[in-house]
Parts: sequence; C-alpha cells; structure tokens
Amino acid sequence: MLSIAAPTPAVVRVPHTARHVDRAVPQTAGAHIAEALKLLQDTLPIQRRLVHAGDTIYQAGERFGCLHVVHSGIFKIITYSADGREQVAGFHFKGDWMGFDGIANGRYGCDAVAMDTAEVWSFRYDTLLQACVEHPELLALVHAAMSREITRDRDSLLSLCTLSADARVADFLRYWAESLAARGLRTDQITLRLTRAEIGNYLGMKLETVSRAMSRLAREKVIRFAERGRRELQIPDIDALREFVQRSLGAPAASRTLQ
Amino acid sequence: MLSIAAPTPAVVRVPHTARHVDRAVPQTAGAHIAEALKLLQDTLPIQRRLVHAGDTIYQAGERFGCLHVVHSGIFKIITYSADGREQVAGFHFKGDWMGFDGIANGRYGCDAVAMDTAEVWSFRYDTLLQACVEHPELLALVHAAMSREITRDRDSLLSLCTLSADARVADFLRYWAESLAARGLRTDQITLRLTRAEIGNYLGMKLETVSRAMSRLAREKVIRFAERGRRELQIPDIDALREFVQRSLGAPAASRTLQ
DNA sequence: CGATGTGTTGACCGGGTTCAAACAATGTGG
DNA sequence: CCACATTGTTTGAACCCGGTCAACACATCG
Repeated sequence: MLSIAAPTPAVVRVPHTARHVDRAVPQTAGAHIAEALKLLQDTLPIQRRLVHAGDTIYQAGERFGCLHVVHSGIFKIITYSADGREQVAGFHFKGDWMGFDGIANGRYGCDAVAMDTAEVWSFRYDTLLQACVEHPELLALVHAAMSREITRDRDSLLSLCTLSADARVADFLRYWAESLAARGLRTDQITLRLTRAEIGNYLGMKLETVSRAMSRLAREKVIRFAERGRRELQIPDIDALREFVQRSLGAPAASRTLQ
Repeated sequence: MLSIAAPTPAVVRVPHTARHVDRAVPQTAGAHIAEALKLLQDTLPIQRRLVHAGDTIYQAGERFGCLHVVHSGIFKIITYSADGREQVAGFHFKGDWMGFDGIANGRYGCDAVAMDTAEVWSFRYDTLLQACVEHPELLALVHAAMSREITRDRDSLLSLCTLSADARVADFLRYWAESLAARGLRTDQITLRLTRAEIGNYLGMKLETVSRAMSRLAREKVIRFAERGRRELQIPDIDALREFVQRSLGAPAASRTLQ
C-alpha cells in the first residue's frame, strides 16, 4: 500500500456480501476519483508533496492561497473555537479536497494533518480558477467536491444529534469503511490511525465511552479486533454495522425526531 | 470587495477578550450582502418568489437544477437519514445561498422551508455557470458562499461536541443574534420562529432541556422574555451570551479537548 | 528494564432524558 | 362572548446514559 507512484491498484474489489449489490460500490470503485485526479494533472501545474503522519498541510489562521487534493493517505481536519477548544471536524480520503474553508475570508479556518504517510497535490486557487475557464469539467469537479463536503457535514450532524453513543461509533465505523471501499481499498482489515480520544472528540463523547462502545460492538460480533493491538480491526460485514445502528434506534433514548 | 484576491473582511473571529466594540458589526451592516444581491440581479435572469411560513423551496430527492438566494426572511434546512430520522441542519438568512448540496449528485439532499413570509431568488445552476464566465466576481460570490457554509457547519459541530446543553442554547442564540446583526436587523427584540422542539432538534437535545436552559438564561438576565409570549425575546448584550458560554465551560463537564 | 502513551474496565455520580401534569396562547364554532 | 380543542411552553420527579475518577493491562521504545 501507499505506493505513491502507482495510482489506483486497478483493483476490482467486489463487495463482500453479495446481498447489498445495489447500494454497494461500483465494480470500478475509485474510477471516478482516478479520472478526477487525471483531469487535475492534465490541466494544472501541481505541486506534489509527500508527508508523514502528523505533518500539517496548512494551519488555521494561515493565509489562504492553495487548495489541496488527497492523492494517498488520510487527513484529519481540526478546527478551533475562539477560546481554544479543539475539534476533529472531519476526515479526507483519496480524491477529497481540502482548504475550501479558506476561500471566504482569505485564511484557513482549520488545520489539515496527515494521519499516515501520504501524498497531497496542491495548487494555487487563482490558478485553478483560470484553468476552469478553459476546462469547465474542472469547475464541475470543484463544485462537486464542495457540495459533497456540505452534505457530509450534515450527515455528521444528523448522526451526532440523533444517535446514542454506541450507534454513533458504529455509524462512524460504517462511514470509515465505506470511504475506504469507495476508493477500492480493503475494508475487512482496517487500521484506525486515530486514538480513542480523537474518535471521541469527533463523535462528541469521551474516550472511555468509545472504548466501551467498541467492546460492545466486538461482543456482538459486528466488528472484530485483529490479533495484534486494538487499533486495527476487521469489519466482516458493513451491513451488520447498519443493522446495529438501526437496532439501537428502536430501543433506547431513541427518537429525537420532531414529534 | 468580492475580488478573489482580497476576500471579505468577515465580521467573525476576533480575539475573544476584546470588548465587543471592535467585533461589532460595521455601520454598513449588510452592505456586502446588498452588493452581492445587486450583482446577481445585474448578471442573471432571476426568478423571484414570495413564500409564506411553512412553504418549501425544494425538497430532498427532488431533481437539482436551481440555486437559491434568500432575499428576505429566514429559511431552515432539514435533512433526513435513510431510515427517516429528521434533522434541522441549519438556517439561512438574507444573502445566504441554498441548494449547494444538490450539485454533487443531481438531487437535493434536504428540504428548504420558509420560516416566515420571505422572498427567495432562484436561477438555474447552468445559467449561473455561464454567467460566471463573463463575470468572475459572480463565481467568487458562489465560492465564498459555499466556503462559509462549510465553515459554519464546522462551528456547529464544535458547539455540539464541546458545550453543555445550557451553553449550546446560549451559543445558538448568539449565532442567531449575530446573523441578524450582520444584516443590519435589530437584535434587541427578536422573534424566534422556531418551537423549542425544533431548537432542540438542531442542538441535539430535547425540548424540555431547551426550555430549562432558556429559563436559566433568563434567570441570569442574559436574555429576557418579552411581554407577550415566550417566543420573542430580548438580547440586551450579545457579549453576555458569550460570557455565559465561557463561564459554563469552566465549571462543569467541561473540556472535551484532546488531552 | 522502567517510562510513556494508549486502551480497557469498574464504580460512582450527574446532566439530560423521560414521563407527567399544568399552564399559556391561539383558534374555532356555537 | 365563552366553551373547547389544539399546540406549544414550563416545571417537577424519577431514571439512566454517558461522564468522571481510578486502577490496571498492554504495547512500544529508550
């Protein structure tokens, strides 16, 4: 993995359970992303950058000028309140854009931090805009990326506001696995490069609660811990996660719906 | 103004400690917005629409084709999970755009509902893109709006994950008042066109908790209920709300920070 | 080896939910 | 005009999920 030169593994990884074929990832998982990256490569002067776990692509308050696209690896986004509270606000996988928040007021509003060795493609925003004049597909790409980010943020909110702690963790793992699957990466054996504290921060709960939730998920065989360490885990069936969320919606502190 | 290189001054994000004089809204509150609306008017064929409280501008699942800009009134955005949970995901005031979430996959992902009599300007997305070729300022406008929406969503997340129920309500009222102030509307006497249940849904708590929180805020004289009804209230000093949030950060179930 | 960072688990506590009752505002029809 | 229903708000009391505090189990690394 992490072979930076060789882009898509060209893998045609068919989803695990044949059941959910329709909702599943297309056979050509990651094809769109590969295309998008190619388009960028062909129309823009790109600055490629290799980074390691913990490296920062940009920081909150820094002058905005560039947008960034993940070529490999995973990044986390961290925002801060005026009084210094910090918040893991999201994750960006291959093909995702970073830095949109800087457009409005000329400064980035958050940190973007690599979670493992990764490659990021950067280019000036104004250069991008110029290129968009000649390549409308490029503009479509940008808008789709922003649109998806908005939608994703709302899904986050929904999960946060309507799910119990256990369900939230399950839903997070589902999201994570699906993000990987959509890019043609394996999901049956994943390594979270996050501490429990970070997961908890993102999900609005304490690390102990995350730990307990994951233990419970493992007990119910919705996930399984790999041999070595509790950081890497297996997700035999993504639908099992979905069902767990659904199940925990019925019984408990349930419906925070209107009426 | 609105040039790509020199973005908006942005009212927000000034050091916390500063007394609210300098963070206050410019005398020309709403000037940017007025300019933006004018630009739209001058460069696009716009369909103006008058709507009443409860009217829907677009619905989740509906085919995407138009973007919308609030000209007057306030709109709420409601998203749904696959299993039908509904979630108030945000509010849009004068000058705010709506419908970005539809760009990525060709269908709106949420409902946009008027909260009172309002006017909304709508236009086709493809028409907008064409106009952007000749009027780059227009494109800058669009991007700034999307950028702000992303930033705002993250602020929401931050508030949700790190604040107690009381502080969350206070922070919500601060946000609401500032949104009005930034558009030159009065903030000392505002009418929430939301039920407690809706506020609670947005903030991830039950209506009873919202009610109790507001009672407490009134008891501490951070807000005051107007004579008639508990729906309209006065906010004598926005900074008092900020201070309340700060205060409740110290004592209680406080820091959900990392480490 | 100890040191440090991370994860797990238990016991206790408290903030927020749940359930319930009463009240306020508004509207409807006789 | 009042009786009455409806919808929204407030407040109390009991309960419980998730936070807090603490002890321990493992890693990895010097």
